[in-house]
Amino acid sequence: MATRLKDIARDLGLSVVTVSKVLRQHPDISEQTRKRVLKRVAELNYQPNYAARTLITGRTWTVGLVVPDLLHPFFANIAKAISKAIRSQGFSLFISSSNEEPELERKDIQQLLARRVDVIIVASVQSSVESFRQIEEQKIPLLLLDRVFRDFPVNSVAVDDVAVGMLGTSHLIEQGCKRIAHMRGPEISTALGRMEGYKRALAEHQMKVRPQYIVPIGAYGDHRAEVAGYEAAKRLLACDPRPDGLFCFNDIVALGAMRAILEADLRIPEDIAVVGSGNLSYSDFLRVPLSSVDQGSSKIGAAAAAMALRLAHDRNPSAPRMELVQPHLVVRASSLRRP
Amino acid sequence: MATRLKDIARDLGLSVVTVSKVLRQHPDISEQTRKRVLKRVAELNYQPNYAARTLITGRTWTVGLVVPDLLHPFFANIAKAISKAIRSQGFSLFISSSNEEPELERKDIQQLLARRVDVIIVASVQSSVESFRQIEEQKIPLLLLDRVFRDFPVNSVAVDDVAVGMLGTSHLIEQGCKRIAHMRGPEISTALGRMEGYKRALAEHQMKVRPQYIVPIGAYGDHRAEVAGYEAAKRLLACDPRPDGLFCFNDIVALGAMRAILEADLRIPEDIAVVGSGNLSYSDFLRVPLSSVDQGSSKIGAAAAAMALRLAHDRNPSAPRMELVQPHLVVRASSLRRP
DNA sequence: TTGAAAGCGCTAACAT
DNA sequence: ATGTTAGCGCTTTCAA
Repeated sequence: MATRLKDIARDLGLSVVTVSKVLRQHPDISEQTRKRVLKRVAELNYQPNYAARTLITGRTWTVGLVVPDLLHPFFANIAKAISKAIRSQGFSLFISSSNEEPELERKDIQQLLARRVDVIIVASVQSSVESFRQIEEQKIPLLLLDRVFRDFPVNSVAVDDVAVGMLGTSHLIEQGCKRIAHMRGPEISTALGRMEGYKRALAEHQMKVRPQYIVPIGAYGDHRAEVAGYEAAKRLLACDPRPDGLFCFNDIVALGAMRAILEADLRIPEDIAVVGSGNLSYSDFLRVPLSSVDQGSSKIGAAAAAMALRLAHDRNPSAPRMELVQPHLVVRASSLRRP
Repeated sequence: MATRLKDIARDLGLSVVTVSKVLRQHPDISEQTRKRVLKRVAELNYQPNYAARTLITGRTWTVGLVVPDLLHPFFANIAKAISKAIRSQGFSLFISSSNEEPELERKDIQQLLARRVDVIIVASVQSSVESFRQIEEQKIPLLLLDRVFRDFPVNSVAVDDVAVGMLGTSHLIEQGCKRIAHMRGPEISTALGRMEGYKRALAEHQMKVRPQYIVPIGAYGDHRAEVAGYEAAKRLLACDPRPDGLFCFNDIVALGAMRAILEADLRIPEDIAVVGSGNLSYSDFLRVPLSSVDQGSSKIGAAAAAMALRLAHDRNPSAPRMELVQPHLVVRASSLRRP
């Protein structure tokens, strides 16, 4: 059996309470006993029993994180950053990967609620807000990643997706592109924001938004997304006049588009400059390294962790707060026309 | 405050014990009370308090996982697979990313010990065995990933690295390569095993191992590894006779090697066929898609989870067990000479 | 088939 | 500065 407070107290002829106080830095302890206790604690490598502590304090010193796919660098990075940030505060992190399944996500959240984690962080694939209401009922603070709901104010940390779109598009404009196309994503806030940014950047430079230059891509897994990008690009190349710049709502789609462009014997970036979003780790290793708007996933993780720790400490909830993380552009060969 | 057993008991005019028994499927309960209790439990959405339960039973229904880098697809995949496998058994997963730092890893393990997780799974970057002895002292079952120590028998799940080397090399031989080079990694069991497999495959086909065809690569991060592969390949290309096949101990190094080969105006796979190890997710999207030996990380995760659950249930420890997962080859254009 | 009593290891409130 | 008492929510043991 592991060492208990009682053992240390007995060894030193003290009461359990005194030992407990030392460990919680209670001031009313003589320097001498403090030292004796700490010495014995070290000798026995005593570790307080969290379960017992939790039973009284109601706090578990744990954070729960649910992501759609731990394999995706965006979420892996967030998880990594959160892990790093909360460790030093004595918190541990429950992580589960819901595999993009709303039902699994709800079960995972249930599980975390049952474990009475101090905060729940979710990058949700839920379409409804129902399961979040449940969390609120349990009075466990909730923090949403990269997702905002209308009429449901909630703590959140997200990328500024409009800025993503503006950054990528403005860069293409600065590189001298005159006819910039956009591969847009499905009808979710992220993709819509990026398209909005694309349009805004064009407007700011007095450029017209041409509907035929905006091609929609569905919500696919990696491989099908690449193919979708490939096919969409073919359609774009058939336009007259042909676009000379392309901003894609994600990198996989951009990969497919580049394949189509190169196959058509066009040059990147001379004939068509390409910018993606997400800045996946392999962008450097491609035939033509892909410029990409980095969503700052570690920054999101760090911001989420900071907010989570705040929520964990505040016993009485304050008004929900939404934080936007600013993306940044990583320029590589696919868009660099003017060195 | 959350619902407690006491509340349900009061509502139904029963004792706490009876309700508790219902929830733990205790047989000595009349069908009628069982139904009444379950009904009320559902109505109130009662969740048992794990902390209280743990305090008595000593079991937390949690698994702890420490990996060097959650961002690396190999570990992300393992984490994802474990998350999936243990969820259905009611277990939750603590994950932490030690950022390749032995000191952090030890702290993470300490933290998990303090939390009394039922099993600890570690993909260790530790050079010594010391911190593992500590775990054994606490009687918490330990499971090592992808790592084995001499003279320290311990439960483990790992890739069969010799098979990795044999698989990659044999494939090159089958594709008609006569002079196969190898980029080997640093002095750790993984890299050594792959080199061993390389040598064994050559021997099996009566081919000589030529020392000048084996070039060492240090332990670098992604970007420097690519450069190291690039430079090593340049040296190999200067050999006389020039190699016509190359097996690399990881994919990043292979990427750099391919860059050097293409820059030298040689063709892949016609002049030099290339095979990597790791099967990173972007292998498909390269200029020449890279053949690679897949380490079967999801299989490792699944195997680790199964073993972990076994360890969690067995209260008295059995003899340590080592499991080897078989890798498989994914053939792509970089090595496909005969269609 | 049900329940009363005891206690897991710790902390909070209140003595001394 | 230290200790006593009570109790967190649950399970275990044993009695009814």
